Amino acid sequence: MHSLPSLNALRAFDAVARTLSMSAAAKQLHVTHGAISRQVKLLEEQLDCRLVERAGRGVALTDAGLRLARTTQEVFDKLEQACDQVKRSAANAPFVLGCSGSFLARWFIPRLEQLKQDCPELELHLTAVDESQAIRPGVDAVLRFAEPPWPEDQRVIELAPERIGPVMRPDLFREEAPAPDQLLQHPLLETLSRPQAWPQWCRAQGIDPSQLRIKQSFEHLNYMLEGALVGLGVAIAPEYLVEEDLRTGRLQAPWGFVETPSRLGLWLPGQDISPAAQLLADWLRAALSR
Amino acid sequence: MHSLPSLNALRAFDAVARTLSMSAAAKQLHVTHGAISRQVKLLEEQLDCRLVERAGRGVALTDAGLRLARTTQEVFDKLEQACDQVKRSAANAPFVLGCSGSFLARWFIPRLEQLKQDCPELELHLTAVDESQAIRPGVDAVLRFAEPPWPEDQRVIELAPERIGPVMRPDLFREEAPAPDQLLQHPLLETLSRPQAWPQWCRAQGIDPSQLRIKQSFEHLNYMLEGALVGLGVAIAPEYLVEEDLRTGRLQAPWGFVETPSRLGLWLPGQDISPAAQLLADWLRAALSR
DNA sequence: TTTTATATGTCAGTTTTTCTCACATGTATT
DNA sequence: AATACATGTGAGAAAAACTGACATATAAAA
Repeated sequence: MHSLPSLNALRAFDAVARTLSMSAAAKQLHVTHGAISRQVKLLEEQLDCRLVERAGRGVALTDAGLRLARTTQEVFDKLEQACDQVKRSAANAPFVLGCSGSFLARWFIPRLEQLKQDCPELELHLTAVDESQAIRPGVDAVLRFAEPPWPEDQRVIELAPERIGPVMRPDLFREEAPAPDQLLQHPLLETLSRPQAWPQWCRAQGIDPSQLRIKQSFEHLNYMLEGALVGLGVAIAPEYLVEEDLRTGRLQAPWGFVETPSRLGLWLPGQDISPAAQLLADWLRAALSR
Repeated sequence: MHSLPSLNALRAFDAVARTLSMSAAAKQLHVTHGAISRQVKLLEEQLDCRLVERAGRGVALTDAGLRLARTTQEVFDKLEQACDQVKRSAANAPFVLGCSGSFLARWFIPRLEQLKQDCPELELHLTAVDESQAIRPGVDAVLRFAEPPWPEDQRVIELAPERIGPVMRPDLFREEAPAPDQLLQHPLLETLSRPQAWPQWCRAQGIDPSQLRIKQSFEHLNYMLEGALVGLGVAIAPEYLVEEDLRTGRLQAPWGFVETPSRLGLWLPGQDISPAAQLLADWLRAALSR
């Protein structure tokens, strides 16, 4: 037989669990701390079990509270996501796509005009999101590189394999086809978010990764590429992000690119593919393979 | 900024989505149909979007409703599960373990005495559940055979690999080590739930699966084994389920058993492993490897 | 077609829940 | 000890949800 405790009480508890503070939870839910205190107590009575207890000036979760909180947080996040989605799609709101700042700047922005031409009916908003960040409410989809398997509770539309390779200023190597191990004599640049990039590439080329000497690590891919552009050394980057620089001759990639297990994918919050998401995915696939 | 619609309205909508009927939903939630109708309407206003529409005598979900319902159902199921868990563990309720009827009858029941001796403090209730069925509220864990990968939102404690092999009455083959292909001349028994069992075993033995001729299919493993016991033919069964019959000499397994990709696992509803679950898992692992 | 049974939609009034505000109490910092 | 900050609790007010009655819509039976 069905029997859930008061949902509002669960919501109050959830906010308390997130903030570990009744007053902070109260502020979040736009009520007074008294209301929260009462709701939590109510929930404890309904579950016949203490969930939070005072700990100094704030509160702490009990064992049972901790277990329950794991579920409530996941659950309320999903609910919020889903409601937001419904509300925004009903209001014919623009489709909000999140992607990393570097991808945004180096791949997407240069192709926005083309997108507008190809899909004039698609109202797209772009926003930079943290590389590994989950989909937030307010964002309809996220474009990111990652390795399968994909999480089961999200839909991931695979768009293209990731290909990485060393890139540098054209004046660094003058020859047509320099030997790969000439790299070792040059300063190498990497990003902190992908420490595996250089070793991965080396293994694909048959070079011992332990010979690598990294000269400098950058916080973001963008900074690393700027470094390569001013001649700091040799960067390792995904092909898509340097296409423009290669085309215009500002960078060269003498050894080409090798495929990695990573895939560029369009991550959707739920299982459903909205028409806008499908349209965008189709266009992205086409644009990426050009 | 956070903003969820009324949770009670969501709950009402969820019940409507499940039953596709306002009155049925009303009955489930112990309120009148008017209350449900109002709540759904309220939700539609808050999301600014129609979710259900009249369809003849009942109601049907709109596109948006369908999408939302997927989330609400998952979410409320999880919530109920979690609350149930907390409530029962607080009440020091017995640990309820579900497993298939055949495993229950042929493996677990014969070892209950042993379990009671080994873990006297573990209050265990057993209940037969459908092979592929999800964990219901009221059940703390389920014991089942399945192939990895495991779902991300559940904890699965792997206990042992599945090993299957042909079993039959001892009077069917008198020799010590009959050749495997002698099987083909005997009537073969299978279960509908594991049509892959015979082909799997054959491939492991180097026999062409297409030569197999299945004589009879049974609804449940138990029935098939009963069939083998009365001499209907050769059954293919997991080792654990026939251990007792082999020990007592009622069945023989001349070719032994081969490992399959399946694993016997203890499936828990959430991420957490309760003390009782850990105790049970440890005992199971030990008992299975005896 | 008319009738009947079954559903949903809506309203006014009532019940229940939840909230606020005020004050009490508990805990760390000064 | 005094102060600042946080939680606990009460009575009354505000908000939300529910009921019961009636209106309306649909499908099947007469």
